[in-house]
Formats: sequence, structure tokens, C-alpha cells
Amino acid sequence: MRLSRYFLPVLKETPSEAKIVSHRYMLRAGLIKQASAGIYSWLPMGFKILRKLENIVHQEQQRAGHIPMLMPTLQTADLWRESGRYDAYGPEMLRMKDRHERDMLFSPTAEEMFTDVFRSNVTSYKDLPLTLYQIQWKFRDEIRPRFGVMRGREFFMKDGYNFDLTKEDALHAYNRHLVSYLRTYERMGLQAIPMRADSGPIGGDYTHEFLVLAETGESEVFYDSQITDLTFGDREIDYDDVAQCQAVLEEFTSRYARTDETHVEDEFTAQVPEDRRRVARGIEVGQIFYFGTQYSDKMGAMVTDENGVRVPVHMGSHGIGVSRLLGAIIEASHDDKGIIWPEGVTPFHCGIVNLKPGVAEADEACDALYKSITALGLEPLLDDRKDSAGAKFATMDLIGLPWRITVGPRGLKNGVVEVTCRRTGESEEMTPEMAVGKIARIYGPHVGADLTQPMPQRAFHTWM
RNA sequence: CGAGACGUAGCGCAGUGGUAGCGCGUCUGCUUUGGGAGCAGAAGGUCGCGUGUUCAAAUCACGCCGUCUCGACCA
Repeated sequence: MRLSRYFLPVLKETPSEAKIVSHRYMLRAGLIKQASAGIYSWLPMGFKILRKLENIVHQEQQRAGHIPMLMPTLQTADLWRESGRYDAYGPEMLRMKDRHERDMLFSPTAEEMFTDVFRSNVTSYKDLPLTLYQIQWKFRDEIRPRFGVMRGREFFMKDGYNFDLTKEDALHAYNRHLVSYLRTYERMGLQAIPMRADSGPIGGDYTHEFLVLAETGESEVFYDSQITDLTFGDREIDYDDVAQCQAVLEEFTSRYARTDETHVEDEFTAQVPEDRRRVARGIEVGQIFYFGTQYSDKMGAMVTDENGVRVPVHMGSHGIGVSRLLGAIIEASHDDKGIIWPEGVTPFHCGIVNLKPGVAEADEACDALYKSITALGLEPLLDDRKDSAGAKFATMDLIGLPWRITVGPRGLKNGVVEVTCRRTGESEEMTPEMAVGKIARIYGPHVGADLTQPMPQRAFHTWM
């Protein structure tokens, strides 16, 4: 993309309503514009990042064998009356009437919808296990939205629902989600720690929240410092291997890690040596639940087991706050000049700054770099505007592309361009060909090779 | 929802009863160009909305709406 043809309304000054760094930088970098309290328009570059995050979530969910679909945002009250949540939910649920005076709502979550789809189509244990999910806009009418997209009213969220014959099977689904979530966050350049969480009104003993450590986090967290040494890396995972998924869960959840909701100081001090005890703040970016037959009982989601007995299915639900992740990533990765995007989610893979647009050799060198990088399957952002060097660098630093190639007559005279790492600020001069090679090597692990396959041994009879 | 603050140009702000301002940004032209350049010119405002007080309201009073902060609540 050429900046002269893009739409990137950056701000030099910070709008006064933005209090935390991610909100300030999202506004200044031209990612979002507030439409009303807790509701945002996604400007082109913000939308691009949102789509990147969405794609990563899709890929990792499908790799785990989970099946994507899409539910309506506007739903009638009927199903919600069936589960009892229409009355239980309170004013957080945005309610409205259609022209026929029917009670409608903007979905804040979708247990009822998914359970209804399941019960209408699945009747035998042979069709299990099954995990359906969506990535869709949700609405919760928060009393006081704040912190930009970190706590909006409208938010983009992945929500998935597993349907299993037994509790053991459902717990495997729980583990599978934990593993896939660890992979997902790590691809986004985040370390998200699974912490024992409060199940809240949804009930059930099995629930973990995933928290990204950040000073501005909404939750206080207590953990064993050994946890932050754990990484998922590129280990091979067979999502159908029950023991393997269980082992990962144990590896990542055996040490003390809790939010303030479940923290018990005595257990903390008993289990963790003093030099490894950490108290910090965290941003919640996901949560997994096993809740048993709560919804299947109420809504009649039953299957016939191998003895011919109709039994309610065991369920769980699992969420990732996709729009919130933009804020979380920025909170975890920025400096005083702006955002620093991890390579896995950056809106453009590298910036090319033409210091002298209009000068033939600079224009030609930039065009050649642009074409070579595009040919690698990568997207460069070329700043070809006639503006001062300082202004261009400031914009590039603000929007946070992890790599920048600076092209000017001074360097070209010696046959070199400058490659700068946004994170470290280190620059290196090299030929344009070497610069392209460097960018190619950096992004090698992040492009291509994203194979996704559903679980091989399951055949669902209405799945076409 | 309780308490508090604030709504004036795209953004940041000044203007406390007498013709609507400043900085940044934007646009035009020229000169510039290795870390948010210079000169000249220009565009851009129902002063959140309504009612009232007054000869006169951005300014005072009342009501409403919106936004933000702290708390409670939440992904």
C-alpha cells in the first residue's frame, strides 16, 4: 500500500477522553474513531489488524477441529426465556422490540442459539464430539464503558461451544481449548497466562481465564514466576490425543496463578517460595468453561447413548475477546513513540520510507523494494508523501510497523538502504537486495504453512 | 446507577454579559527535506440542545442530551 493512496488519519495530539496508552495510540494511529460511549468505528488500519487477529483465531480453532459458523446478532427473546436468562440477565442486555412488538435483544453471548442448533440436528452419540464456534459482534450495555476497545459495549468475540457425551469427553474439549488458546496468543506475540478463575453466575468448577500481564490490567493477579518461563513454541500437538492435551493443561496450570477473585493468600505463600511470588495486573483476553448439563437439561439437548438411553450432553463454552486483544497487545507492546506490533499481527509487514519522493533514484529504489517484498507474499507500506523526514519517521513509529526500510539519495549513492527494527531502534545499512532477504527471513515463520484440518475420525452426517 | 467534572473549528485549548479566538492539523503556492521544517495565503463554527433572564447570552438560571473521572458492575 502506498500511504499517498491509503486512508490513515493520524493525530499529533491525543484526544482528551483517552486515558490509557492503548486507547490513546489507537486513536492517534488512526485505528478507531469513537462513535459513542463504548462503540467504535474501525478505520482501515484498525480493521486490518482486527481481521488479522480474527484469522489467527480461526486458523487455530480449525486446527483444533472446531467448526466455524455464524449466529445472528439480533435474537428473539424466546430461547432466552427457555434458558431462564432473559429475566436473569439484567440491564446489561440490550433489549428492543420489532414492529410486531416482539421482544428482541442484541446477543451478549450465544449459549442458547448454539444449543438450539445442536438439539435440532443432533440425536445420537455417534455425532459427538462436536465443537461449534463463531467470531461475531456482541453487545453488553456496560454501565460505564472505558479504556477504548478494552471495555467497549460493542465487542468482537470468538465464542465456542463443545457438545460431548460424557464429562470426561467434555473435559478433553476443555483441555483442547486451553491448548489452542495458548497457541493463539503466542502467535499474536502475547504471553497469556491461564489462571484459575471465578465461574460467576454460569457455575461449574472448571474455568480458567487467560491474562496478559500489563500495568493497566483490570485484575490484580498472583502467580509463581516460573509460569512466565513457559512457552508453547512450535511443539507438535495431536488435538485428539487426550493424554497429550491433559499434559499441556497440567504443565501450564499446576503452578499457582490466580486473579484476585480466587486468590487465597495462605495457599499462595504455602505453595510458592517467596522469591518466586509475583503480584501484578492483568488484562483478561479469554476464558474457558466446563459447565456440564446446565443448558442441555433446560433446553433438552439430548443424544441417545450406545445403550439406547437419551442423555443430556455435557457442554462448555470458550471465549476470546478479539477486539479487546488489540488493546491488550498495545498495552503489552509499546514505547513513548507509539505502538510496536508483533510480527504476527502487524497491519503491514514493513514500512518503506522514501525520503525524497520525486527524485528518480529514490522513487525507483522504493518501487523495486515494494515489488520485491510484495512478491514474497508480504505487504509493505510505502510512505511516498512529500513531507519532512521527521514527520515520516514519527508516523512510522506511531503506527508501529516492526520493520522499516529507509531510502534516501545519501544512502543510495553508496548503494545502501537502512533497515531499522522498531522494537530495539537499531539500524543497519545494507543493499536493497539484502534488505529484502532480511525481511523474508523475519517473516518466514509467519506466512504460509497454515494447514487446518478437522478432527479426522469424526464424520458428522449432516455436515456437507 | 451514586458522586464529581466537562461540552467553543478535525485535535488540544482560551474566551465570565457587548461583532468568535489561539496553537496544531487541513488546503494552495513557493522554498525546503536523514527525527513531527520556513514563508505567504486560504478554508473550516447552529459556541451540545431547549426554555428563560436581559437592550444584549459562548458567558447568567432551569431542564434535557452527550462525554469523561471515581465507585459499584463486567470479557
